[in-house]
Amino acid sequence: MPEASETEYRLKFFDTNNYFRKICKSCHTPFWTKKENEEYCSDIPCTDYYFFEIPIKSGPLTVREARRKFIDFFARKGHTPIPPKPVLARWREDLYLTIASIVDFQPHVTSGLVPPPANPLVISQPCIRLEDVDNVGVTLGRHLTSFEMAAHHAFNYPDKFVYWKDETVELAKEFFTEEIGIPEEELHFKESWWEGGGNAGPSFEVTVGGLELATLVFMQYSVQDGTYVPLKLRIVDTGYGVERIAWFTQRTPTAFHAIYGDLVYRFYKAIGVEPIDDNLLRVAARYAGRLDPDNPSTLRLHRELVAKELGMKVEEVDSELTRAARVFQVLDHTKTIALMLSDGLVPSNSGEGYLGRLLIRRTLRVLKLLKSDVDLRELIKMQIDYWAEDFPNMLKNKEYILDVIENEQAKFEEVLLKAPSVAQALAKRQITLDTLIEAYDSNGIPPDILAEELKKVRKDVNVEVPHNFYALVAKRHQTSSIKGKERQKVPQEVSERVRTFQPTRKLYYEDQYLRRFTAKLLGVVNGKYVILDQTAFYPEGGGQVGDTGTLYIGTQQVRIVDTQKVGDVVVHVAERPVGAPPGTEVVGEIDWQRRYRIMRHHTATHVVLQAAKRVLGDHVWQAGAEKTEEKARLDITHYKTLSSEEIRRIEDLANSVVLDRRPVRVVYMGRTEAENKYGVSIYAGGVPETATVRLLEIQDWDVEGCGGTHLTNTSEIGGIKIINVEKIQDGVIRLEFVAGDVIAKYSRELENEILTVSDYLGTTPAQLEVRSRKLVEQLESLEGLVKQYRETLLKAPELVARKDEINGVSVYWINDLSDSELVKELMRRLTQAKGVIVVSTRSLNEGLLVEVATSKDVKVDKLVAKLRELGGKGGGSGTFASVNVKNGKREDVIEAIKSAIKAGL
RNA sequence: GGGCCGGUAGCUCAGCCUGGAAGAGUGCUCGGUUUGCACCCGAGAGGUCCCGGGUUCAAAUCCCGGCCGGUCCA
Repeated sequence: MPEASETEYRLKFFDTNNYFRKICKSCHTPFWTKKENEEYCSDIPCTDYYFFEIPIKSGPLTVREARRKFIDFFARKGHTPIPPKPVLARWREDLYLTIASIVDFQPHVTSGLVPPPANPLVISQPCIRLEDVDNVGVTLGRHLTSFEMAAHHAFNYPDKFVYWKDETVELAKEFFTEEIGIPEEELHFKESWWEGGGNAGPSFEVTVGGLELATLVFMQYSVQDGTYVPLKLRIVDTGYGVERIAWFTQRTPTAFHAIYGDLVYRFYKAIGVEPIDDNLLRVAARYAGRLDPDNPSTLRLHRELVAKELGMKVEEVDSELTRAARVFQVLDHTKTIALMLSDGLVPSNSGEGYLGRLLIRRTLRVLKLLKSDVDLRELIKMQIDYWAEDFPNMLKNKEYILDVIENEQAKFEEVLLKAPSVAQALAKRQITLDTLIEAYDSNGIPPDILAEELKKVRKDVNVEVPHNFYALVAKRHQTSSIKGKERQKVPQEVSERVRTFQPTRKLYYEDQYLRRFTAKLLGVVNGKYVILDQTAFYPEGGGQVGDTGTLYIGTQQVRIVDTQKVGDVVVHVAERPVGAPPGTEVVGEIDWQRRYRIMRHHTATHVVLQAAKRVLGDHVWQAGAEKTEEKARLDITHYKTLSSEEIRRIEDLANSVVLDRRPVRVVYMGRTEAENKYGVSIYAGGVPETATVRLLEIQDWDVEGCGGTHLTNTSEIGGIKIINVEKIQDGVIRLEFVAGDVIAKYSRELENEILTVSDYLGTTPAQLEVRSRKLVEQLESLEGLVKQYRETLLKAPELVARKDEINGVSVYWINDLSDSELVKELMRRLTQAKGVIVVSTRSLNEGLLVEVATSKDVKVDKLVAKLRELGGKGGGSGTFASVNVKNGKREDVIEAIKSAIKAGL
């Protein structure tokens, strides 16, 4: 950290308003206050919550009212209110969830590439943070998985200054004192330092009565390799806790009461638990700042303190607060689940979808611990109704949300059904922490449920689940980065040199149908990577493969086998090394028929994606795509496998768009304008790194950001045939389809396959079904016949087995019977009697396979030893053996066995 | 994106570690018992041990690769 010197925080505002800079006696953090003799910073854990006692002028505010008040205040102060973004950060390559309001403006607004939608602006952004999911409820409201961050942001450019620290602190003071009515002496501005997302800067935490109500960040550095480089763009990044303001003004026992109002009591009832005494909660909440969930001893001390104050038993306090924590967890999680699903999250076993499943399963687990049999859908329904006005998407997607919950509930039930058999299997070993982790890791069985099952299986075990169990599991998996990075298609040293060239003029955008062009050679890197000043060759990107074609460089004719992009430079990859000086004139020609098929597949992909959305629902999102000459591949998010009916409807709908002859246009638009107009769904295919976005609009059908080359009318697609549908992972369905003349190619292949098969079966395609049905029937009847013959032979073994009596032992000889099923069954039946040996010999490859079976009273070992003496390899155990004698003669084998039996077994 | 677990009769699974004749329960068919049903007793049908390769005299079992499913983490 650079010297976060006092000067960063010594504001004119503090001087003119008679604030004092004090050092907290407990945490030694400097802070600013009007009270000259204040000793503590007024933040937990340096103090307990005492905000209940601070007299304020404002009446109680609900979450909605607090949000409204905030936005109205800052609007009056010259800020433009802007709507929040979804809680799923689809516009970010490095994040799954929106964790703060500033996330809305990263990376392109904060980097200066794109102007903000307004400046200064005010917003209330719903955020989701899962890192403290373990602590929710336990701390009685300090930790939540979702919350609203109300914020005002100002973006200061070198040539356009808006406002900075003094104004920001002044606004905070004014909001808190005049709007909420907090006495100014109660405000504490704690000096702090903020870092995140590659940026950093000094900040103030505004705390009142133990509660941190806001953080005021002054983003002014970019962190590069550990050093702090001043930013050209200085950003005011504030965050006010809407739920905290509501709690503060309502003075309810816990934050949950303030956020959810009567929903708290309706949840008690729906879950089926006794309500927890509000006075107990109030006292417990006052001391909640002392709770450190990572340290179980603080939990015990907290319980003791509460028990003492209320004159209750510690055990009673503990069990009441544990129950309360669980109900609060359910309240918190169900809201977050509804938020995520309302923005179209599809639960899955990997990627962002897993975060949704994680939360749903945790909630189901907690409900189990509460011994509740409530249907999770009932609770979610209550949340949707409660928040309908604040988050309209919840109501809009209610049907989808509830359907998904039902699905997830069923899946989790299935997992739990496995618990007894998993416990059975694990109980054979010694039971350690590893046993619990393994069961959770591989089978998803929660440790408490497994422990219960283990107790049923083995009375002697008593398994303790450590309090940090889930943290221990997480530790085992510490690996790799978040969202996957794309592989480099051009060697590192090549791309470094390519970067030094000027950007290539992209003729393929100026005329998407351009096949032939002239250009100037700018250079050749590493022999094979050709750089031109302009080109019609489309470089791989957005799931569209790069073009191939021919370059005529001077007298040379060069095959281009691939086209890639490095930064803004197009790289033509030649088949063989190219030698020509820069400046040479070049004529290029792309492989047009290949490119046209790719364009058909690409435009068709947009048509099919939208068709899938209309048939399946708004949650359908592109999870990946590839368009080649041969076919198009589109992965979509969806929570069920597709029925053949749904596939047919998607295909029909897509084809009707083809027949509609809808115009397809490319429009360039400012990023912010595009997002406002069409929402973040324009980023289905990926997030561009430019200020303007290129949009592909299919008239009255679909608008999506896209960098690919497209047709100008849907009729050019020719037709669409879905050729394959599969689930590639939970929550992701892959559609493969072909368009235009490729359909002919595809059906020709099918035709050929059918012809090959009918040829093979000696019939015609028309007769194929009848013929194959008949063949299967014949096969079945033949199998029956074989069975009958076997049965006959088994009843008359003397027909295939010659019987001898040696030394009082019955010996049966079976020679060259190739039906091994029959041999085994014969052996099984003949050895039911006492004193029996059955020997089967038949040639196999170069040798003689000798199988020996005996009745239970006869051991096979000595016979095996004897056969080994003859050079046989093999062995057996108990009453069966097989030995392979290479180049063995049957007579020798028979003699050997006879003599062994005579010698006694 | 990465780790772990699994794939054997219609279904649920054992067998795999330590290679040697493919098993149990349930469901199904038939018979017995019973006024009838359930229960009970007896018999029978039911298998590409996921696929491919390797090691071995011998692979459900060991090794390698693939496919499919589940699960956890980021």
